[in-house]
Amino acid sequence: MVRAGLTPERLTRAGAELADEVGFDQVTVSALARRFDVTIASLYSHLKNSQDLKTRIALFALEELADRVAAALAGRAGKDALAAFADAYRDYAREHPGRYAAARLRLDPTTAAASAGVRHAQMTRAILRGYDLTEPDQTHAVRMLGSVFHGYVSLEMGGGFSHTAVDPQESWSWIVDSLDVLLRSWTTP
Amino acid sequence: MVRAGLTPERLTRAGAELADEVGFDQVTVSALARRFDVTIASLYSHLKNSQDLKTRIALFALEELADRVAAALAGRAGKDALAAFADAYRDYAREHPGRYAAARLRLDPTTAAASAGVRHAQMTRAILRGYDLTEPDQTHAVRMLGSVFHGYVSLEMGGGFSHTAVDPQESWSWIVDSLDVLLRSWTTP
DNA sequence: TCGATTTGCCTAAAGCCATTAGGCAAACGC
DNA sequence: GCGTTTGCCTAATGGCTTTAGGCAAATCGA
Repeated sequence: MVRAGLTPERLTRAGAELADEVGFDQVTVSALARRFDVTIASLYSHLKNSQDLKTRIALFALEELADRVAAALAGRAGKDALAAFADAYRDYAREHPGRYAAARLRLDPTTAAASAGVRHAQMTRAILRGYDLTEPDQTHAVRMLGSVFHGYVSLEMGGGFSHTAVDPQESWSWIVDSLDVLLRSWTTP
Repeated sequence: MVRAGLTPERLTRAGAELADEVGFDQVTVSALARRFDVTIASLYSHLKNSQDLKTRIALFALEELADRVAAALAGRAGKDALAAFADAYRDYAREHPGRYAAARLRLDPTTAAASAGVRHAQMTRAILRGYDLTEPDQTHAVRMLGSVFHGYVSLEMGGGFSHTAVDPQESWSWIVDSLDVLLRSWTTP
């Protein structure tokens, strides 16, 4: 019998694709085995268990999203950077809903500290350099930006905005504009 | 054998408690049966299936949260109402993390339209009466408030704010203040 | 190039969860 | 008190996870 050529990396990538197709919480060792046309047990040579698979997908998604955001931020500052960050974030979630959900998986502190989540935090703070806030306002602002972006994307993906005719893209632009105004108001007291 | 006295209502309530203890996605027909000391199959006389149980818990949580928010809003307006709404929301999530997660379950449109989710939307709009915005700004603002509140609570519950020493309560107040300023700035152009 | 070792994938089996079918006994209605 | 309804049970199927143990393919050393 020909070998399938499984590796943790290929499994993770395929798991990410599967997540986008069927939802992150439908990602299962069984479904992944089916996709590679091997038996379930075969995957256990490459993955510790189901949780391990999910964690790998989460780390992969965090990395990919951080790369995108970094690319979007390159050469931008101020409101430009804010909008680029916001769009990179939202676009990723819409293109890859399963991976986005994966990126929100709760990681244990050690894993989280070694993940691309750290880069996300750094980049958020980098945006705020355009508004020179001092601590603890900067931390408050980081939390607010994270809340708005995650919250919006999460509600939008969950269908929470389908009840009104207003174009979600317009709301998104309105919100980004508002955040810019707000941060600038905090800059100049 | 003595009957356990199961009803959909008791099962729903117990399911909500279970959710708070072990997490909403750990709520299972089996676990609930164990809690009532009956066999698993017994529950199927009262619940269509596992999804039905989860939906009932979600509707229950939405109702309970809407009641709390309504009580918090009574007799308040403007920034006062905004802060009361925000706190009611966050406090509920912290007291009842499982129920809060349940309230975020995606419901099919018909169910959603008949749920307390409608009241949530109305109450959010009611708060904005204190800032007289016109459409489509009002819708944008509704979406923004929903995003910030849900996003913050979601990140806080997920441990996303544990890496910094800044008190989450302070960030929360800062954010609510900021939202008030922002909404007022949109009121007077 | 061939034998030994490593490695990859398989079969088998146990446990937990969801769901359905069919049965007996408790509660209720007259 | 008797019949009907209703509640909970036993039994069985199928899916997902995980572990143990085995055979064959790939790789490496002589």
